[in-house]
Amino acid sequence: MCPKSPEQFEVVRQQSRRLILDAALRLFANEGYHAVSVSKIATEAGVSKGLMYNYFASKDALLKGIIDDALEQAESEFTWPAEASPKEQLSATIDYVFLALEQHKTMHRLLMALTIQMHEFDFIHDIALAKLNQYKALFTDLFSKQGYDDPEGEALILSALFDGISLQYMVLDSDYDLNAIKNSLTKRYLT
Amino acid sequence: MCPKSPEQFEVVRQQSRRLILDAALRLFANEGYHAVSVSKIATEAGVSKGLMYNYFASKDALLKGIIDDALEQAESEFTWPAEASPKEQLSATIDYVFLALEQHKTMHRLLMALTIQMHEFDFIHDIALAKLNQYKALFTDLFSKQGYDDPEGEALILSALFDGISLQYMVLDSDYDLNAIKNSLTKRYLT
Amino acid sequence: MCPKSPEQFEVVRQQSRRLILDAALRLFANEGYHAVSVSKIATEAGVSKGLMYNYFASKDALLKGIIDDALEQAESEFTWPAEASPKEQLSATIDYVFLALEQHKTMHRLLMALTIQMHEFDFIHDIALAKLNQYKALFTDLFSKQGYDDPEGEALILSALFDGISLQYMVLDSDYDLNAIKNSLTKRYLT
Amino acid sequence: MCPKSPEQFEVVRQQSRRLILDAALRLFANEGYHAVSVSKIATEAGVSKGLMYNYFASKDALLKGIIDDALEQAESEFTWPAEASPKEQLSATIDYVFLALEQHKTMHRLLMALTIQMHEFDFIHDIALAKLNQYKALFTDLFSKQGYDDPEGEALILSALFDGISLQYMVLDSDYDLNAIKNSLTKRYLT
DNA sequence: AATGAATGAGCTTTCATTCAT
DNA sequence: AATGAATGAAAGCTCATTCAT
Repeated sequence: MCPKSPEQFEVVRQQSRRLILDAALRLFANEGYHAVSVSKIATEAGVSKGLMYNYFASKDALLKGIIDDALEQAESEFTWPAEASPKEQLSATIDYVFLALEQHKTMHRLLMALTIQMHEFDFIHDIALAKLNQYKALFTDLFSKQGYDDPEGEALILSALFDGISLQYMVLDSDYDLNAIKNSLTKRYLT
Repeated sequence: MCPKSPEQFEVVRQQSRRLILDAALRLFANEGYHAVSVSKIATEAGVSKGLMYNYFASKDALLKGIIDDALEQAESEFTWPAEASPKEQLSATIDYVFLALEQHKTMHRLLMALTIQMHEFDFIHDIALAKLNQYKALFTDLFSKQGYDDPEGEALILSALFDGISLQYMVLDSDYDLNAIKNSLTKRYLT
Repeated sequence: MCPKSPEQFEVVRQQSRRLILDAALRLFANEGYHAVSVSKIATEAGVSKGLMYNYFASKDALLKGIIDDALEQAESEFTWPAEASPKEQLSATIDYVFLALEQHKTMHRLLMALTIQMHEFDFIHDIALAKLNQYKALFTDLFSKQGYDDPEGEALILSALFDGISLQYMVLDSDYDLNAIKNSLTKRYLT
Repeated sequence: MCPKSPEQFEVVRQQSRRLILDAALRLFANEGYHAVSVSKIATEAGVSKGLMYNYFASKDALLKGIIDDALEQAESEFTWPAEASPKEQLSATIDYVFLALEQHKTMHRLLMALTIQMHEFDFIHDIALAKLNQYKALFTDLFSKQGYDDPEGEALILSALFDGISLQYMVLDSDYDLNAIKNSLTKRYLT
């Protein structure tokens, strides 16, 4: 029935893992972690419930797997324009934030939801805090180099702004005009 | 020996209702709707499980009860300075937003969490959308009167900013310096 | 508030008892014992739940109260034509059975339902058995006096027939033609 | 080590389904639908509570499953003597009714109880009505062929008689002499 | 690697009954 | 006599997890 070579096994394993991760991300993001049962994920992924526990120790671990997977992907995606001017770097950052918002909409939706349900998923708090501090440091540096009066304050504001835009985009979805606010942002920070 | 008067009953009813509403708000906000069982709410409120169903038809109805109650209170709280100048009005609005954030922290936490779980609580979507549009219209008007170039864009930004600040305050809690960002905001918009 | 003379008390007591008994009979018969809550009975009767427990020790006791009340009424209703011929007595019995079926439809409905749920209401079994034996003895006597070949067998048949008619009338209600079968019965037994 | 084949799973499923159906029929018939909890059925069937919901969507669906199962069995059981004379057909019918009453006593008990609780189980009403009309048509035909004066009336009577016998047998159980009344019936209709 | 039948703890909800007034 | 707020046991049901194959 099932005899395969070790290499084939590994390929099959990775495929199944992928199927499960993708199905789970989609469902968690669109219906909410609690509203989605393990059975539903298995069905959506086209595998058995039992198999899921072969790859992930629990429903919680599956969630963590999704996040880890996404962070890995994200890390390999953004290339920082180290040689550019501060203004160009800020511009690139804004571009990237809006691009990521659109391209990884589902993932953003999930992360945002989890961030707010931190009480239940404590590993999220660290991720959120790290991201915030990273952005704050980056923006402070960029605003500082551009000679802003209150670079720290401006960094706080821009960081909150990005989170607010994410939140509103997530809630209003297609009713939210990302381009309009991006234009306003560009006008304010890049001219 | 004669039965309690209707007024006496009403007093008792309102007291019990309050106990349940308060306990539920606290728990829902801090632990999440799904993570809190009706039993837990009853225990926290110091009443029996069954009594909850005397006042609310279901766990969902209890949630709706909390929201309705909060909206009622909020309405009676904020008095709009109709006679003031646009700049003073903006100042008052900022003050109110930050004040409300601190004073009704628990309620804000709950509303934010629910907003993101819209799939499950559709009545929330309407509330969120209404609030957003209300703020957008207000800010556009205020910026317009002050002669801003792009009042609509500025309104979008300020609205997103408030949501971002709420979100970050909710996540970081005591680690978040509300005063710092309020000062930066004041500097930017009121000087 | 409530001071009354002892006689007035008794009148009020009987009125309240009646209200409760009537409401309970109606509801039990039409919706089933289990489907009707004590609250619903109280509401339907226009009294408080607590008052019900003033007159009946439990929901079961209330049911028993209904039955006792009905048996009392039934007893005082039928006057046996002791002087008539056997055939006339049989005729009178048939008339009475069909009349009672129509006039005490609700009560019959309840009794039939309870009879079949005996396991839960054991006091019913005795009532059913007593009624059966009473009819069997009566019919055997009447058929015997009319010179039937197998008076006992005929009595068994007629007794089963009455129960079958009751059952079908109860189930089919207005779709069941009581007159048609009464005519057939008359033709068979009285000509 | 490979997964069970679909056929093996199907066998296991059918076995468990049977266990649950049998236990539920027994309990529902003897104690009444409302008096039996899902937990009790599971215990009696020797399975877990949760498993029941793997096979039946609800307690109600389980009841419907029992009925469907019984109707299926019943259909395959009775072979109509199409070639025989009307009198022999009537005889066969009487035999079958009494045989079924004894052999499927539990099922009859349940059906009768449900018939009377129609308010709650509307699918029962259709079954009861269909059975009644079927018998009435059959008997009318048989009596007509035998030259009875009032074949329709006789059919009504016989149909009621069968229901009455069922009812009395159900209530009195071992105290009821099925043979005695069967003999009387035979004497009346077959000689 | 893969299956899905089976489990059982825990959930929301109902309702007969009690009791202070 | 009368009220209805309050109780808590028990119900139906869900679902993450285990396990034999």
